Amino acid sequence: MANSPSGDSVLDRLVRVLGAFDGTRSSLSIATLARRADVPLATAYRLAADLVRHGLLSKDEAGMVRPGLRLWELANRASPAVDLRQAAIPFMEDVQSVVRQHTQLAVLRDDEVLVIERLSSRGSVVNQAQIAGRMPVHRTSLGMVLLAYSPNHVQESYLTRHPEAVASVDAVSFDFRRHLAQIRLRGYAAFDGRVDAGTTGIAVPVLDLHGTAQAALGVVVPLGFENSQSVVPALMTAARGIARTLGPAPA
Amino acid sequence: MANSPSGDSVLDRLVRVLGAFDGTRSSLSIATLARRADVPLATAYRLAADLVRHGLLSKDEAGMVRPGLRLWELANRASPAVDLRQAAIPFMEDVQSVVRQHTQLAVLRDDEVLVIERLSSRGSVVNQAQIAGRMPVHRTSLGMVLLAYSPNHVQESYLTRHPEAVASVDAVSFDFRRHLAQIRLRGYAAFDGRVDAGTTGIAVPVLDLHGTAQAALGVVVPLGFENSQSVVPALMTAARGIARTLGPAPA
DNA sequence: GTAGCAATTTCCATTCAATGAGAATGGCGG
DNA sequence: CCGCCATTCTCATTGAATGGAAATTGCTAC
Repeated sequence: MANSPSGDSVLDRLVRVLGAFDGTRSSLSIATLARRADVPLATAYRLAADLVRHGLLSKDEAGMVRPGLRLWELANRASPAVDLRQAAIPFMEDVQSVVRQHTQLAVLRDDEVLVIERLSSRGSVVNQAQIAGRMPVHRTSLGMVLLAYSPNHVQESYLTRHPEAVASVDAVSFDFRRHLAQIRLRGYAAFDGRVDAGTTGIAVPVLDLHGTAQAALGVVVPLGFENSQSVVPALMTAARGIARTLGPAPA
Repeated sequence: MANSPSGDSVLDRLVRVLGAFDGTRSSLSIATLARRADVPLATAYRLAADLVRHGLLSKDEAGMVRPGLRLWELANRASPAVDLRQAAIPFMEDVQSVVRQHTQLAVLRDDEVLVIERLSSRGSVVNQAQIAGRMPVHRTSLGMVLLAYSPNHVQESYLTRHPEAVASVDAVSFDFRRHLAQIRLRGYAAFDGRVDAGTTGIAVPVLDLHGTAQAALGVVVPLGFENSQSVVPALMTAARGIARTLGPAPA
């Protein structure tokens, strides 16, 4: 069986199918899904039916389909993200109580920033990040700290894969690598409105024993938010707390 | 191919494998996994390797395996739970600011209570619930409101499948169905220490247009917490707010 | 040191479940 | 009435997944 002239296995497809939900469109028709995941139509229907049977996908009255509750449950029961989240939340709340703006926790994944957790205050500035959402590395303070505190080979391979990053540095730091060095020197990264205009992102690394960033903790504040004096220390304290909590888990 | 003398497909196994992570043991050896998921050993190793390749599972240095980050990402990008969570969080924060104890949001799933979101205050009473965790229906206030505001056939089928529930009612409400009726009459459920000793759970339903519970919102307070006067109204206001936000989504 | 046990990996002949092109059916809008 | 698209069904084909067993590695205890 598994006549796979197409060359991909059930799992390949499963991942592509689930990956077709990109956060913008939360539910799709199966035909659309087939197109986006590049799965033969008939196969998509069969696969979708199976997935629904298992609860990994759910189908509403209109036949639209979306990731199912069971999938969410399985993924949230245990996973690196859950551990991180649990360790970080109390400290994020501390930051939150000082800064009163979006507080975010993220990791590096596939050359992108993956947001793990996010606390939003009512009345915070607008910011498009969302949990499980991704953001570009070299346009966010979270991404830059993560990169700055990554092993050298990670930095280099990122640069070779993303030459456009080098062009992104501002006038002051004329060299991207020097920019990263500056971040390491200061211990934090601050960026103005590269993703959302009118906002500044400030982020610090959550370091492991090797001095490598396991995650990044950051806030998004309105431009010209002058309390930076209190923000950075608050972030650093929280980051250390998170690192300590994760503690006995080496990289 | 797909020689399935065992009678289950890749998906059956996938679900069983992921389901083997029950929250207690967050990582398992593959051999253990094979036993728990009832998958032939050789097959388990092959499947696990494939899953790791796709990021649905991650493997640490010691060979222990656990749900992967990619799985978490896919599941959290879009799913009923995410929508609910997003709609509910602001209102849960309101409750939180009044009650200052664990605030939880849950839905009914497979005759159990599935916790979707949970805000914990520092210093809250101990409570074993956790996000994506499950709890018994008839021993929790969340479960009881969910059941009380479920369509009749759901209640009945629950009772036939769980005769032990009937025996669980306290001396006052000698009849389980009457107990449910009382909850509907009052509009909320309150339970003393049936799960965690020394605590009381109070929960209200988040109703849709049909008057069916889409979710339940509840708090866990120390026994003898006398502010019930403020707790129930706060919960009810929040629940209405959540229902309104979910609004245009019929059942 | 080595016996004993469990976890892990590799091998391989077997086989049938999954495949996907296409035809058939169902709805909706113009 | 007629396209157009989504969905469901049919069916002959086949190679990918299967799992029993054996080989290998890694521990712990004696």
